[in-house]
Amino acid sequence: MRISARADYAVRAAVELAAAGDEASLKAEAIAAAQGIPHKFLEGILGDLRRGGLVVSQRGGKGGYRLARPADSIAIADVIRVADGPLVSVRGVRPPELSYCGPAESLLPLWIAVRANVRKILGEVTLAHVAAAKLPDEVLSLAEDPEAWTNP
Amino acid sequence: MRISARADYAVRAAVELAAAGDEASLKAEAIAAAQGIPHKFLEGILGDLRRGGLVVSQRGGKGGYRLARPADSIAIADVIRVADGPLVSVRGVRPPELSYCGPAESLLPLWIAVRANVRKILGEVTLAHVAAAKLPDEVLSLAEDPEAWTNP
DNA sequence: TAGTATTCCTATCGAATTACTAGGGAACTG
DNA sequence: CAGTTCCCTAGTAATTCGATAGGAATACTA
Repeated sequence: MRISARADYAVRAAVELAAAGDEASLKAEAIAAAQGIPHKFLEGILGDLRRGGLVVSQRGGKGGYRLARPADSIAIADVIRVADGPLVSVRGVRPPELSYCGPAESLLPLWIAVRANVRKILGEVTLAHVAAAKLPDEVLSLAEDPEAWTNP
Repeated sequence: MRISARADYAVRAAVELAAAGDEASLKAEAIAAAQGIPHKFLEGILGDLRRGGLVVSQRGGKGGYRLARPADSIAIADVIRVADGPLVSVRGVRPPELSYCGPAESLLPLWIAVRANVRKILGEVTLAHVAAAKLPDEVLSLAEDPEAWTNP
């Protein structure tokens, strides 16, 4: 269960924009330097965010990128979907489109349950939450369990 | 957030073995046909499960694969880890090994919370649960919500 | 108003990983 | 020994990650 580089970079760039304020604009190169992201790769990702309507861009000497909506109205899940496709997929297809046969039939509701649990977190947490380092209590209590940090 | 073909195939093969009974053995070709998995690809996956100690194999005319432990002692998470590496990874590395800087710092506890929520499901559900089509109540109640089946 | 610097935007290329295929060698059964 | 089955190595197509080069649009300056 893997979160791609695209998704991680997209979220970090969006958080950086959120931290700069809803009306400030940042240059791609500045975001890349602040977060250690390959800057030409980041430009492609920012293009996806623009086509997805999450950011607006401006060319020229005083150009850059800024959020298209307030940071507390953009969920992490929104950013991932625009930059990287479906939030959770099995073999590249969304869980409801899967078909299992024989004794594996119960895998379908299992993946649905996993997706629901992921959505519950990534659909609730917004860019504003992360940028202000104030995650919702429900999420914090999950992350505070020491067992959640052990490796396997 | 993507579940690879390896992981999906590995779980389906293990479930098929669980459904056959703890002491019965199945041939790779039979599992491949039952689940529609490319059989040479499946052989590589079964090799990983064997090296990981989850199944035992036998060559020759009456050979095949069978589970190395009772089906109710093998969690779905165990199968995925052996066949496909860490249960959840960001850019190929496990969440505790990530390092974020600046306003993105709260992403680390966020991924930890996501992983904890995924573990809670895949670490609790066993091959026996899936093979018998009797998922734990906690999981079923997540999957029964009609909203969990809608697409974005 | 012309020129220049800055920035976004597109297209292409190589390395690495994923998904899958092919063929032959090793071990077990009857 | 002969037939079956697992087991190992190598090789191919597609995707992802990341780098590079140049073109198009905008803003500042003289």
